[in-house]
Amino acid sequence: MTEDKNEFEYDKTSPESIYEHALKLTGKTLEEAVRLPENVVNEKNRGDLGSLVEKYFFRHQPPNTSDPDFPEAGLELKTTGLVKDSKGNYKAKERLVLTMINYQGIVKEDWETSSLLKKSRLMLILFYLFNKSQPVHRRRFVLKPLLYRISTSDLNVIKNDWQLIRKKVLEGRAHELSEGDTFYLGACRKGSGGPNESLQVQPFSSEPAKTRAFSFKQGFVNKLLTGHLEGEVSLLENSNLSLEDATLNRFSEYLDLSIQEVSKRLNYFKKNENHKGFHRDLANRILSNSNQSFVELEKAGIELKTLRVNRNGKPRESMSFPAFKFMKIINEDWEYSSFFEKLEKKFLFVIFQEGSDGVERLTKAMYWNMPYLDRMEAKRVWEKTKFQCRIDAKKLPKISDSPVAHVRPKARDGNDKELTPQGEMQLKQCFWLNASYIAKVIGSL
DNA sequence: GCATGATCATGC
DNA sequence: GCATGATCATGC
Repeated sequence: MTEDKNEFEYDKTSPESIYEHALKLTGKTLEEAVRLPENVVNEKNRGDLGSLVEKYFFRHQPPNTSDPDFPEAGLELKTTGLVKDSKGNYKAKERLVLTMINYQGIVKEDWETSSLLKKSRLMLILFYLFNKSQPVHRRRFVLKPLLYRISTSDLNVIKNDWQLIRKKVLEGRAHELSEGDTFYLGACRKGSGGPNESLQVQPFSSEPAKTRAFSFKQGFVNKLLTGHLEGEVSLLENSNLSLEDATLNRFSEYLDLSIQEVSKRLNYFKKNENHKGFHRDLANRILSNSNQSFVELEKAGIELKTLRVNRNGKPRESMSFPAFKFMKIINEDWEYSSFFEKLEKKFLFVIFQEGSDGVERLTKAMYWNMPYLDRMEAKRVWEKTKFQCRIDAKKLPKISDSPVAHVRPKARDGNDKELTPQGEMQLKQCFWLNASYIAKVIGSL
């Protein structure tokens, strides 16, 4: 913990110099890298590591404006938490919040001069290992910092996302914003929820809107991380196509081909008669020519779903989601539930339909995200489920109880059970989107 | 034909 | 071993 004067000298106008300085944090905690005042050391600081790093490691006071933290270098400093997955690999703990969305301001901006672009064009991202029980100054910067300039292809996606968010505000629909609206750039909730929820006025509607911030979605941060760790290869790197066009284009070559023809073209065949993931495997292979999902889809947190549709236009099955735990859901809030998280995502539906000749063909690939009112209906079903779990977990919402969603078993076998609040073991259950609802969504009826 | 209950196949 | 996406089986 030496405090050599020279050690803290760097050029605030030069991104490279700031980066070089940040390198000295690698492998250390803030507490190990600089001498912190007693009051900071003793605090159980759970809050803002970024501010502490700026103040004590960079000895820098960021401007209190919409400019980036280092205005002359045009560089924004970010710290973000990592956790380890089951295999011990690092992944982003959460989305990376960039800057608040100013509903009054954004409608007057255009992309090129937007405060978001000004702030996030060039970023220095410091990754630390998250540990709930440690105060932030004892969390370790386990990787080298990432000096990140948004690539052209990513920039196109982000620009489209930004414009979509702006458009909603222009339409007086800021209260309907959802993270699922967009691919890389999310409009995430910010500030308190619940009864003291923080709300904002919006310019083109009297409806109060939730306070939101621009953020890089978790999936996108993960891909930055992966790229940082091993060097990324992107299919969009030299393309101006939007993400949607790029993925849909891949499907266009296969549209109206029979399953057998698709299978033959991909040189990938059904493993056996009961190969349940076959359609999904085909879709993944169309996207990537391997069984890895298309890198941009992961970045955007897109939910790939394959649908098989009867000759009369009805999906053969309702759409299942991960199982929930009876004991957990009774204490959860809708906006923190996994069903909510899923429904906020953008979906890519890959649709196989049986023709009047009895042949199943790949007929359509489409993006979708769930409309606001339908999400409210899903919320109702979820709340009902939570309520029922508390009093009688045997009586959960059926398909006839809602046009949108229902609850049904989802288990490995008859022994795959979970404890209910009534003290009984009951077959695991999950939420489903009704087949009839999906039919409407994909316009097959 | 559909609701409901139950389970399968795969990949990690 | 288990979560996940997907499908099967039955009965009305």
